[in-house]
Amino acid sequence: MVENDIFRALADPTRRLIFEKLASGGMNASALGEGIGVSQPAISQHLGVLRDARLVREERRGRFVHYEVDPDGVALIAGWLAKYRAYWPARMDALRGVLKEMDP
Amino acid sequence: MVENDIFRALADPTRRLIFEKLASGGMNASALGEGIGVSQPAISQHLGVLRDARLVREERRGRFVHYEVDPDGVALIAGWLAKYRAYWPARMDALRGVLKEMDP
DNA sequence: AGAAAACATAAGCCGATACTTATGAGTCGC
DNA sequence: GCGACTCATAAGTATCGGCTTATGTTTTCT
Repeated sequence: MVENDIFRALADPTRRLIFEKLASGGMNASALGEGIGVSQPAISQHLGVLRDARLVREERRGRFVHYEVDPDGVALIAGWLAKYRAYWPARMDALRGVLKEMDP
Repeated sequence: MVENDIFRALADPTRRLIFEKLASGGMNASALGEGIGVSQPAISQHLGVLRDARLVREERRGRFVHYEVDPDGVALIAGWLAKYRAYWPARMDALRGVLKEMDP
């Protein structure tokens, strides 16, 4: 299931760290691994999980592989969350402000 | 960490099933267990995880315990997701429509 | 061609975790 | 008080998941 892959992918703190680092700009796998205290294969495996969850997409660039956030995965979370909009408390109108600021 | 508890709680499909069932209306633990194919202790343990993640809150009612969705947890997810609003694709303006419809 | 670099895959280990059965702790009705 | 009921906790087990080291694959550079 799609939602299952997404939430399982985000359940791991190392994977969230990778994702959040990637959200600040696309980069290749080795650059992603810097600062995170795990081996290169671990990074590769994490990226595989994030890719299967559609949170990340890759593009070969010579011998590098460029990774970037996949908007599809983010949209899937937003879609899931929208089902529970009835429970968003009033103070979350900060989020509404954010969305308004996105308007053209 | 708070986010960690939330995403770990949602990573399990049985727990998401419980949460989604609860989102359609509060109920007690035994009613929650019906239909889900696991034992009563398993339901109780899942509810404990969801409660620790602030996705669910409980209230004693005699010998029953009434459970309901905790808006705080939902808000925490929304807050996390808001950090990646730059990646919400255009078609997610459906969500913006939803939020406008929440306006007074 | 050959070495080096970037990344992926394989295999194995170990701790986390979701489940079970058994039992405990409160609460209600007779 | 006592049995029935609701729910939580304890303890044990088996699978899952993230990590490691070792190795394979592809590309680049000389």
